[in-house]
Amino acid sequence: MGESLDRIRCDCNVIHEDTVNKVKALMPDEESLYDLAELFKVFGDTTRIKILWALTESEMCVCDLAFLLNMTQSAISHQLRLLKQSRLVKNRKEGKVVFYSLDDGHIEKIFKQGMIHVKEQG
Amino acid sequence: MGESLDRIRCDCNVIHEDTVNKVKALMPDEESLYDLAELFKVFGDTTRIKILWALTESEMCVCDLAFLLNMTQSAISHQLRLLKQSRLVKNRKEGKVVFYSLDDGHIEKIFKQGMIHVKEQG
DNA sequence: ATTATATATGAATAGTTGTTCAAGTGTTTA
DNA sequence: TAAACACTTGAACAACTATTCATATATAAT
Repeated sequence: MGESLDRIRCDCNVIHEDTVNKVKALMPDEESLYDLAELFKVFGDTTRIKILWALTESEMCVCDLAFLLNMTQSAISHQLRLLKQSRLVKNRKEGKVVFYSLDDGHIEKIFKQGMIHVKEQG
Repeated sequence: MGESLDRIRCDCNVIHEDTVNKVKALMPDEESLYDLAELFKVFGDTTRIKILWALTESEMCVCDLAFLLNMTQSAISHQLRLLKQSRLVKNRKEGKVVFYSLDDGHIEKIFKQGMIHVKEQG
């Protein structure tokens, strides 16, 4: 009694010791897995995925993206800042208009691969 | 004055009409993009990505995963439920032990592709 | 210079989410 | 039958996040 915390260790840990050790050895390092989760977190939002998908076709300015997604410029701009911080998009200025484009060739591949999964779910 | 809401339409929409229309035509449908974002949202958490990565190597029971990730069984169990709802993992029962394994062959491909991006960021 | 346009940004708010805690189910062992 | 074990689950709480609103900046047009 008094043990409110769920236990972490159990008999299985001993029984399956070899498996657990093998898996542990094959796991990428903590930092890589953290970074990978961060990358997918960026993709895990409808607005951002629409922006990124649009940019796979053509560079676009903020207000065109806003019009395309039917959202305010402010909302789009906030998300573009996040995407730029994640180094997924870059921008160039032309007068008062700012054009955004993809900053990474892998994005499209990751999306296509993910879409295969989505489509198979029926 | 009185217009507090950010405008959505602007001159660019007309100037870049062809581009916007082209991009709109090439975008996947709303539902697919939503599902894709949902998929990436599941990947966008360190705990879940560790679980999934571990399961790419071997099926494992709940307490072994808890031990491997140094987390409570409860926390792992909650996440496994979510992963099962997303049809990313399946399970089989052997006595009182429940073994989880991957339910999708694409997961590994998506992870590897994502990892390429992560590693390139330096 | 003044006004309009395109974009950026800080603060606030509402909604979402991951973990913990406590209590539950079902199976096995003593 | 009782206790131990592996796991599940609901509620609560804290942390995070996406959008909105208001305002600011920079460039262009008048």
